[in-house]
Amino acid sequence: MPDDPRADVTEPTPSCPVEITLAALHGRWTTLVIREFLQGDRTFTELRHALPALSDKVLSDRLAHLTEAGVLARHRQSGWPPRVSYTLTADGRRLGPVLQALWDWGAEQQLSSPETR
Amino acid sequence: MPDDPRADVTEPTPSCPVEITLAALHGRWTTLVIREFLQGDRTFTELRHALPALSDKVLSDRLAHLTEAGVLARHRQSGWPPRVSYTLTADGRRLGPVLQALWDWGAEQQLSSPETR
DNA sequence: CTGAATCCCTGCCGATACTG
DNA sequence: CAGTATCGGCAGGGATTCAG
Repeated sequence: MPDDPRADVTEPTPSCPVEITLAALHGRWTTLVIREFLQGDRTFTELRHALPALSDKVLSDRLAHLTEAGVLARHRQSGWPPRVSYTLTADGRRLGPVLQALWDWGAEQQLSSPETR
Repeated sequence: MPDDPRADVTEPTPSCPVEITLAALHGRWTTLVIREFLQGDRTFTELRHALPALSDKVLSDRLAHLTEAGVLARHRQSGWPPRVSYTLTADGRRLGPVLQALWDWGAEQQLSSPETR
C-alpha cells in the first residue's frame, strides 16, 4: 500500500482510496445504519424503530449520503402509502470486511487499555 | 460481528469497538500521519516536512490524540535542542491491516464508480 | 525545537415544523 | 409514509502568536 502511486500524497485529497472509504463512513450513526443493512433490506420506518434516538432529518441525510456513495440503492414501490426500501449494493456488501477490521482493532484495544485517564 | 453482545446498541456509544477505532482515526490528516509512522519513527520536524500543508497546531493535536489513543508513544531525548520522536506502539502497528481494508474498499470503489455527478 | 493559547469561521447534528 | 425546510449550538480546524 505504500508502494502505490496513489500513496504519493502530502495532503488529504478526495482521490485517496482511504479518504474515499472514510468519506463513505463519515458521520455519526452511519456505521450503525450500515450494520442494519448487513442484516437485510430496510425501510425508513424500520430504521426509525431500530434506532429510536436517530432523528428523521439525520436518518434522511444518512440514507441520501450512503446512496450517493454507492453503498445503498433506493427502491420506490409505487402505490399508496408510499413505500421506499433500501438495499445494500454489491459495493455496500463489501463494507462488511471493512467494518469487521474496524471492530477487531477496537475490540483488541478495549483489552489492552481498558481505560486510560 | 452481529453475533456479539457489544453489537446490541441502538445509538453511537464510545464503548462500541467500531467507534473506538473510528475515534482513533478521527480528524483530518490523521490517516496520513499514521501512514508516515508505518514507515518508521518520526520527529515533529520530519512530519512537518513530509506534510507541509499541515499546520503546527493540528499536527500537535494529532500527535497528542494518537498518543492518547495508544497508537503512538512519545520519546523525549534530553539535551539541547529539545528533540522528541514518536513511534508506533504495538497497537498502532495493528492499524496497518485496518488502513489496508479502508484502502482496498476505496480503491475498488474508484473502479466501479469513477465519477458520479 | 516542540509545542500550548487564543481567535475566528465553517460545517455537522439535533429539534421542530411542514409537504407530496 | 418518507421525507424537506429552517434554525441554533457546538466542536473541529486553520492562522497566528507565545512559551519551555
